[in-house]
Amino acid sequence: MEICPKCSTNHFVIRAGMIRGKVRYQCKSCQVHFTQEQSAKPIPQKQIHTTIKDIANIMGVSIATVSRALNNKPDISPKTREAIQKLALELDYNPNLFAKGFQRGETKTIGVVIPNIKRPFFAGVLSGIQEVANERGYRVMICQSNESYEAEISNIQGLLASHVDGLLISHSKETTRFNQIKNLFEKGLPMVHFDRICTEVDTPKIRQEDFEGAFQLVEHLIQQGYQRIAILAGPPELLISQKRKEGYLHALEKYGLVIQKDYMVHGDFSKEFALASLDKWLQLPEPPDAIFAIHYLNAVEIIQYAKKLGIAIPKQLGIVGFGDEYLAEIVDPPLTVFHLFPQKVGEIAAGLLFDVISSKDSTRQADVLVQGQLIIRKSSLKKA
Amino acid sequence: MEICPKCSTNHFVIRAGMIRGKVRYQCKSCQVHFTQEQSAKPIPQKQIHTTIKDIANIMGVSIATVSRALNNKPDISPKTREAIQKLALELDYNPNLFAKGFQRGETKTIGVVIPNIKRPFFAGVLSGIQEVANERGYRVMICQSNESYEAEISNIQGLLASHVDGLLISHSKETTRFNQIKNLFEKGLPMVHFDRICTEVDTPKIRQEDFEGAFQLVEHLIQQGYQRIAILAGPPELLISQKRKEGYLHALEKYGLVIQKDYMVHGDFSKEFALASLDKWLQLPEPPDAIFAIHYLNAVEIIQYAKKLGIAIPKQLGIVGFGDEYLAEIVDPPLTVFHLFPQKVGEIAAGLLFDVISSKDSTRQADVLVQGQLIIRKSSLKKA
DNA sequence: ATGAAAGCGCTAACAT
DNA sequence: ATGTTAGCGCTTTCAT
Repeated sequence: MEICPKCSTNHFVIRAGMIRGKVRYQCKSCQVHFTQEQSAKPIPQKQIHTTIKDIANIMGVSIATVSRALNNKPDISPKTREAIQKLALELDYNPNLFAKGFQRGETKTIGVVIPNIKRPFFAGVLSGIQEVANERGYRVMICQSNESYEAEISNIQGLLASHVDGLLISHSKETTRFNQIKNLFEKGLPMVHFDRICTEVDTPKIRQEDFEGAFQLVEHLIQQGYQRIAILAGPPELLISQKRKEGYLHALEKYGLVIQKDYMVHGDFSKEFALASLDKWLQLPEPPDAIFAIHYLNAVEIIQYAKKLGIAIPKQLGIVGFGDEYLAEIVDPPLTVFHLFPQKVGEIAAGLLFDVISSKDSTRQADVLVQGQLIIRKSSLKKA
Repeated sequence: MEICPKCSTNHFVIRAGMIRGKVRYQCKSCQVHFTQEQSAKPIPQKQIHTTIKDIANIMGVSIATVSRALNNKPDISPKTREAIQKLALELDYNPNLFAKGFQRGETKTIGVVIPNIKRPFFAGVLSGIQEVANERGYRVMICQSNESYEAEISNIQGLLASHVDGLLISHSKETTRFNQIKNLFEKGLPMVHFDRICTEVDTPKIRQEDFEGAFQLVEHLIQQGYQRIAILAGPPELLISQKRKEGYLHALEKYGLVIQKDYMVHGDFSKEFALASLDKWLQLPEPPDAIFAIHYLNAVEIIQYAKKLGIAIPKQLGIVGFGDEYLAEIVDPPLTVFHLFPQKVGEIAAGLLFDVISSKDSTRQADVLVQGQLIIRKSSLKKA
């Protein structure tokens, strides 16, 4: 409380309303009214963040009152509320969200772990996640594993230390052990898997039509009259790799084509491996007449390389891939693909995570299949 | 302190060491020794985060001691330190970084505002930022403005509410007013601009060789014998647009070519505008014989469209672009570009921001030019 | 060597 | 309608 200018003590001073933005005081002993000069409580200049305490000091009210005013609580007089809100605006006060969440033990932040931001698929997913998170008032913290198990572990650890309210994960291709994840899941950390999911934990999962898409691509090749269809798959541990291969096999079986071991290779998605595979295939007594690359980039690389070797696409060799990018349209001939919808994957994943977070039921299961779409382009049109 | 099982009071109870992981007590009055049964202090099961308080309770020491042990402070006995660290490991304790930074008013988090994650350039920048931030023990919060001024403002506001320790910004193309930024800068918020920089504030800036690259591209065209070179520029407000145009003009002047207004258009980087521009140019009495698109995507679009129109590239029409992506290699003919190094831009921007943050001198200036590289491909080789 | 207590910004239960 | 206070996890004096 302020000091009375007459008796020089604050013993009997009480607040007596506000006048022209200043707080008015009265000394009960001297009966003197006075206002606080602004020089005594200067608005701090070189300070990035205004706090409710600053506001409380300036206004001469308690921090609780300021808190109430700024949160539009009912039990506060409209005048005080407005005055406080006006001042807050002037000082461009914005609340410290972490302090706010501190009590409830939440940070309004979610963590995302992905292999690589630069891959268009993941960039699309991130975009979807961001959008939903923004709507819900959450912030997003992104980490890249760069396909390293170790980095993934330490990323998750870091996000945990940041006390994220939940985790969205797409595992690295190295990841085969899931103790950390399992542990966190059992402790009740909200968590959702997408794309590179983990079957060892009962988290909600967002998968894509890996099996279905592969089936449709290969079926399309068969219907175009291709007979000897090869598959360029990814690391065999990777679930999407398995699923896409299963779709491939299922199509061959359904149409009674021979399944030939020579036509199936597992690589690491690298360009070198893709080109080497094509070389190997061409040396077979009966080379394949079509190639299904489970990664669109490999498909594009193979198109370029085949052209260089003088192979006619699609007449001599049909090529299809998984995952659509602008690149697939541009390459010559344009690439037939099974189009995924990364943005959608991100939106759904984030939505599901927020469901888990708000339901407090981390054991909720879900298995969402995001539909893709077969886009037929010239690279596979043998008949045309 | 625990209650003595004999006299049922805790008045005379003192801690008397530890035995088999349990804390041993002694009642000074009854001379009774007893240990705390684990049922009384259960290790909390369904709890995501262990706190130092948990550890303190289990060990029967004060939280201050635990804090000291975990932070390797000197004034603590080695035995206690080790015992605490061992327990912390078992409970996989990890500190609440926000609580930690709370006092110092820092969050070990930086904010990034970019137009769009999905653009390969920005994805590359982010990757660079992440890498440097990780090294320094910082986390990164990313926001997309989607080229909207309003979204940018509210993104920055949100990052501020998260109390980020610094900001990395590349403005939206809409952004022409910078009061918010200026205000924050004056308050001392560490801040660095990159790519879409802002000249109204004296922040450190990372620019790329916009002028130089444009000059080199156009010079290359001229040396190849092209005479009537058009430019497809971006929004005129955008600084990079201006700089690249200046580079273009400078090259024309240096080689004594006529500067023709009809050959210079400003668009919005959209495909529609790019194609419409080509149409317009082709209807001129003297159409250009080369096009410099300041955005590589537009260059690619023009190549595709020109081919469709039966125009021979590079013989009839040379095309060059700015910014390199895999796409530029793949398109037919491959595109001559001035290659930027987005990852490098990100690394430098983040490094500079951390310099500002640690120096506490937010007024430090810097103007870094990240070098690019001219990559000559077939789309501009008239002579070949 | 260890404990007690204050404080960072904010909310909420409890007073008045 | 408004003030007082405790407490979220942690660090850091200041005692002991």
